[in-house]
Amino acid sequence: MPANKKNYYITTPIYYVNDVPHMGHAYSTLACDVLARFKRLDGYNVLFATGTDEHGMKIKQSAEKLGITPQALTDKVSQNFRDLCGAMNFSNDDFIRTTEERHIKACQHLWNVLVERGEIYLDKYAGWYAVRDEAYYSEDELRDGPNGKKIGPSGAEVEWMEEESYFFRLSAWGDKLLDFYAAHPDFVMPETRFNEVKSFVRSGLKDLSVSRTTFDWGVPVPGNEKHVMYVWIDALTNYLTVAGYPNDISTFWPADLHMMAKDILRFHAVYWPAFLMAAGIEPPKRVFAHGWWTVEGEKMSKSLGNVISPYALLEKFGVDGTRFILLREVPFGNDGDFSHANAMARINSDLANGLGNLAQRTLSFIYKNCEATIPSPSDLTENDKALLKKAQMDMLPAVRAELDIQKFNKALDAIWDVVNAANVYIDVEAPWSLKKTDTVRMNTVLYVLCEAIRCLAVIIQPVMPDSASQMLDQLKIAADGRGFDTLSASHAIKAGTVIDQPQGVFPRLVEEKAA
RNA sequence: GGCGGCGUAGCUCAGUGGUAGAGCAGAGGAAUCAUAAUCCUUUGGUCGGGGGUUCAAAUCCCUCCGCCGCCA
Repeated sequence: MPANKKNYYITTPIYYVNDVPHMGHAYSTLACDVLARFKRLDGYNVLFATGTDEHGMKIKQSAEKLGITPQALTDKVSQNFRDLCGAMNFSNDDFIRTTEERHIKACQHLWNVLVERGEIYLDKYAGWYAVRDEAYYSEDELRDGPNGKKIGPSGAEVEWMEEESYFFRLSAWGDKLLDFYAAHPDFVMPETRFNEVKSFVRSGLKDLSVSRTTFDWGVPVPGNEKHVMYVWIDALTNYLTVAGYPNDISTFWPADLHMMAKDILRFHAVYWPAFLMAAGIEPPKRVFAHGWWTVEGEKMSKSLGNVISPYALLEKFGVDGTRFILLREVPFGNDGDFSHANAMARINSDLANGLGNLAQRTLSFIYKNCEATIPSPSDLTENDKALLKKAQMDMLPAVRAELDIQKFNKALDAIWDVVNAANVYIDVEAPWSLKKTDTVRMNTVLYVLCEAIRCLAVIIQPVMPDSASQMLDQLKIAADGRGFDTLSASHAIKAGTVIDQPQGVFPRLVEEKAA
């Protein structure tokens, strides 16, 4: 790796393998993929990791029910998540599984460091436990049952349980966390989530149980094999494992961005930086908690039967269409509602009618009227220069600024400003009229349009890699000349380039007839 | 119960003291290169209700209603 290259490390959560991949998994990873692709094109050395969380009681029980080993189960289910990466065209550089040897080593090393520093101690975990729910409840959640026994909120009987457990001294880290938050005002985004995190920490932290003796499908605690690590240390440490821990991690650590849905924010924004600071490791630069999707105005749930599989979206909208609609409209961080009608409208309006038609009307005109050759420009008018400036100079900084704060919808707004400007330009300049009156001017207009389309195709690569590639192929742009460094006049498209008969890149979607 | 957020055009949202905005949808027109796509113009809002501060409030304060989040 060249020493002068900037590094960028971005992660998805590791997904629990007791589930099939759904739209939410695809969404988290997609957001990371777009950022990873953007940074690569923008000259960064990128490490983009995703993976699966494969330990725990539930996996063990599921495997028993199926009569297979936990390892066999996780091998199978983990593959579903790797398949999704292929189907969604994700460009992850690594796929971490918590059952891998490298991860077990990393966890045990981190554990030992925490023990040496006095941050982990052995004690008893005691509380009211409901066997049926596999959960502990606090005193004030309990009701008195009919036979004198206590009953948890779910109605399950609880009993007093004491279990030996290792604890992490989280209670000692509250003030240091608050200091860290104050010093890093962008550590958690969106801001409203950061407020929740701070408020949670301010309310006081209790030490955290970090081991279990009730099951053995996990990372063994070094020196006390009765215990396996409980979820937090095991799962979160994957981010260090991928960076090379316990070997030198300085290339990619601290991570630039941990991406996740809002339900697991606390673990990433409170426990994780506490573990890291306790171990003498710098916390990540940012954790981002995105929202959830509803469907046609309703929460996704198995009982409603409205859970959307990513594969259903891919079938209807294609890979790039799916990637586009998930990021185009909803402010990232907010919950979003997915509606079929809205998705159709967006794809047809922005992709088919907007960008797709712009490319098609331009290239088709050149193919028919200019002997399929991108014509040479003559003197540029103010109007020409204005469009070129937008596409070559202004667009990238605007998009970069938005993506640096994970505003995907705003970044796409900035790109579509240029799409719209190009459609205004073609109508104002009207090359089809110039064909009869001034072919020199017509050639200039067509050239300027080709260059604008080139810039647009280059910059949509992170969001719609295949479609962008098709457009760039049609413009005969070499595969190694598509980085963001080419967004400048010095890399402008070459006049004289002979093109093939153009094909529409974004076909218009037609509503299927009601079945 | 405590803390926080939201409520603006039919829909999705921007707008934090100075003449209410954008995109989509609707209406009218232009153009005919293109995937019946594009471009221009335009209809549409007592800015959740009420009260207050101010020369001036979507914006600041109080209160009520509704929705949501975090915590207990």
